[in-house]
Amino acid sequence: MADKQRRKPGETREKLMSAALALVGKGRHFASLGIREVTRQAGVVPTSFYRHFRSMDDLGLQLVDELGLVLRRMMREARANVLQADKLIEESVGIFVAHAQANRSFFLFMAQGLAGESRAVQEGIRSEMRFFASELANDLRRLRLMEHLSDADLDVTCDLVVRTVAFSLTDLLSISEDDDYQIGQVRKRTTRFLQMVFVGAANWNSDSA
Amino acid sequence: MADKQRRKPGETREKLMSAALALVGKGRHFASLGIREVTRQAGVVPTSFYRHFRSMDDLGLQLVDELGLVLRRMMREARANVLQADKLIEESVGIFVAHAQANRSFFLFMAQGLAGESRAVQEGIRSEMRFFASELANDLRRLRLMEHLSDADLDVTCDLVVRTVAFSLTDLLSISEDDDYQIGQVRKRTTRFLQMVFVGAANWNSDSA
DNA sequence: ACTGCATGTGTACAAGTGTTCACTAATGTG
DNA sequence: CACATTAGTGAACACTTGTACACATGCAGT
Repeated sequence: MADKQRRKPGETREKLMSAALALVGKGRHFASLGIREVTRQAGVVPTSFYRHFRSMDDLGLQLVDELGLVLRRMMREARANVLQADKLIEESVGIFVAHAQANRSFFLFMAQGLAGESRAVQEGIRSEMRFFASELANDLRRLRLMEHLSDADLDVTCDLVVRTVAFSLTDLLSISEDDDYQIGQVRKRTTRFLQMVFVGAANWNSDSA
Repeated sequence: MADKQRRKPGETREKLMSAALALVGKGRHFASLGIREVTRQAGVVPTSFYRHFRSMDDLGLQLVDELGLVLRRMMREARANVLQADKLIEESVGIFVAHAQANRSFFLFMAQGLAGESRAVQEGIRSEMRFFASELANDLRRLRLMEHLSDADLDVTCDLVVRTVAFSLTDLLSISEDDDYQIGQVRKRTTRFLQMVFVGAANWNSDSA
């Protein structure tokens, strides 16, 4: 034989995950993907699937883990580039939009998974969002922002921010990848949402709750 | 034969739509449903499907229309019961939660459709949400609330409110139908989200935008 | 009363599905 | 080097799937 099976271990595994993502990127819903379909897209024989995943749900779970990495990269970049609190919101939204465009399929998968059919995937994505929110809370504390808020209220605020951004994700993903005008609109609107939330947080009275 | 085909016209159609909803309610994702599966659940022969729908996407679209009716009912009830602006948010959230519980499958379908694979269904749901937001804006104007906001800013506010509520929907649907404690938690948290948004709107300066 | 038309049924078929099994090449550890 | 393990292959299975066709029935309008 030529060179079909001279591959590093784990390569097929990645090919399968990428294949699933690619199909999602092409507009398919993850829940409707089949094992054969994914292996076909990956250029691999159906049986190979079972060497790496127990089922489609299993593959989904492992995708969630990788999604976590993507999110962490995004956070790191945001922390590095947003130095002064001045244009904090605008810049963060910009970074978010850029990452969403660069990893379209990943975020598509995330948006689908939130209401998907695997409870485990759902919970995984939710958990990533919680982590994201708690990191955001840390950052705000570190930047000495919103110091008048109780921990609980800061938590609510960050949760609301993350949800708002996540929802904007679905806006972003439902428009064409290179419709710059519409992308700009989403960015602008999301920024306004967040500004309004932060005005709310700034004028919030944690004591009188 | 006995009485199998002595049905009023359109009855099978409804049976098929209910069947699809029922499957969604059982945890399945709409995108993964097949024609045969739905007809089986409806107790109808597969070929009957084509008498009423061209495809699954078509059925989805018609479900979106019905979803619109459900939302309108909910709005009507909210308008009837929320008389004074005092407990406005709390009561509205309560009504929303009650409706979401009463029409679980419908709202499940809505949550799924937002990131679903049919572009048409997606757009339909989005359009329902826009309508809902614009009605909310009307109501706020009528109640002489948020009068300092420009039309554009009021629009942003209402959009944000609707998104927040819609996201809470996914929280609500991911917990058990009769876990009253958790349902209460979601209700409380959603109320806080909305309060924070409204504090933001109240302190928003439309001129300095 | 006759005739279309909408609605429903049963059969049929080719294609696609998940999964099992037995087999082979490559890899890393003693 | 020998050998167990891992990652890959292809053929086969029992089903399920979407869709087409021909046929039966009830109802509406003439």
